[in-house]
Amino acid sequence: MVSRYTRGVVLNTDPAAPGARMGRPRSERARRAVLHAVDDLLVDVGYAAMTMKGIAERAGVGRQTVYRWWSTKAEILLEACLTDAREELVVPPHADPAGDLLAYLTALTEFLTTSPPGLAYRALVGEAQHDPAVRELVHGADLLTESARGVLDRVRRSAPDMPETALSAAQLAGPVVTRILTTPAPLPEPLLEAHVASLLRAWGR
Amino acid sequence: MVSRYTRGVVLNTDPAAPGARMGRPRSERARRAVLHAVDDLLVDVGYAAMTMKGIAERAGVGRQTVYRWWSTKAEILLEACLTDAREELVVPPHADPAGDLLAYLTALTEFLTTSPPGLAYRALVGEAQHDPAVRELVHGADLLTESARGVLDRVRRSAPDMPETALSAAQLAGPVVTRILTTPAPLPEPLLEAHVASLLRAWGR
DNA sequence: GTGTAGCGAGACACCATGTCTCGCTATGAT
DNA sequence: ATCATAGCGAGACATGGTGTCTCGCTACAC
Repeated sequence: MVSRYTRGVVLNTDPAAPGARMGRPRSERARRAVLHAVDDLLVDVGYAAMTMKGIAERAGVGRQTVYRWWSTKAEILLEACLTDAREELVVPPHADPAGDLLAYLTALTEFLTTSPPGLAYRALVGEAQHDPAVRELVHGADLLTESARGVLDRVRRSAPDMPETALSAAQLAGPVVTRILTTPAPLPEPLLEAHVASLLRAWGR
Repeated sequence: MVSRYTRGVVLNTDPAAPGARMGRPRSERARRAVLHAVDDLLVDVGYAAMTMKGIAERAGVGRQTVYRWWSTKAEILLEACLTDAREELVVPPHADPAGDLLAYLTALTEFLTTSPPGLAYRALVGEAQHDPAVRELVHGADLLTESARGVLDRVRRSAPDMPETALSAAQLAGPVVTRILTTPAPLPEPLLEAHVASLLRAWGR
């Protein structure tokens, strides 16, 4: 797939001004309008009812302009939400490892069940299961592992047997995520606490 | 939503012959044809390219006939795959708990990455994230917890601190599932073994 | 035998997609 | 200051899927 931001300037044959994507200064207004419209629509009508046509109209922008910079609803959504999503999953350090882990799991649950960027991420993960293009986008972000890494790096000091991050991040977040994706209710707080206790025991106190 | 198999017989006012869904003996041929067509299409073209129109044509059936018995692509797919899916996730008892758990996780990985019913289940879980009707179907099946329960009940005997099934099933399968849904590669066998070791340690040997 | 209900076929209106063609306008080069 | 250019808003267009509908047809129930 052609990378976003490069599609409208394919005809640029001028090798001068290296790195300065020429031909785009005027697009900035439209770009922001589109991203803002997606943010709004996500809250107003949800991902399912969000439409390329609807985005263009809400942004007061031509449909072609949308397609010029993004190929897919998913692509716009990811760009509109990823930064917010990452921020919501940063938890301040706690004194004890248990508190640290629990805070992360609570934030993760909140994120995936109520926050607009979190619901958007769920929708993207969903689409990724049957759309290869979206799958690449979602895999590229790897939101879960990256967000867990911060907490895990702190906890690792007091958990000598913690496995490599690839596994420990999955062990930490996987149960919570899977429950939210496949069952009616997320793991309730008491079970989150029990899960944290399990992990710390498995990881050597 | 109206339950499947009841839509065409709403006008049946005859209270006799209790439990004998009258008006449906002739549908059996069409029903089987549709389910078989979905099985085929799932392998041939995949879930994304599967279409109500295509299903009807492949089954040699009128489109109205499909809509009479199912409301949704997801509904047909679930009916066509759920039995097979459940069977694929049954693992024969092993001598040691570690072997039991590892066999389940291996079967689960295989199921979700290569088996047609497994890929169908992933697609359904995906749709469930932005379609409430599909969500209800997927939640109703609760394939993961149910399939894990069998193994967990065996392992529980030698794992005194194992939490209730709601949590332990999530702890067992969650990391594997989440990795498959959100990253390019599933957890490789060595990490599955490490995960099993973690679980047994957390659950009290 | 006669009525009825599911059946295959396909017409239909609706809607989203992605491409295209219009003028318009702001920009950067001259 | 002028002019070519390229992104722009608007919307027409073909395509394809959806879900409803209307046809006769056929097999079963009474």
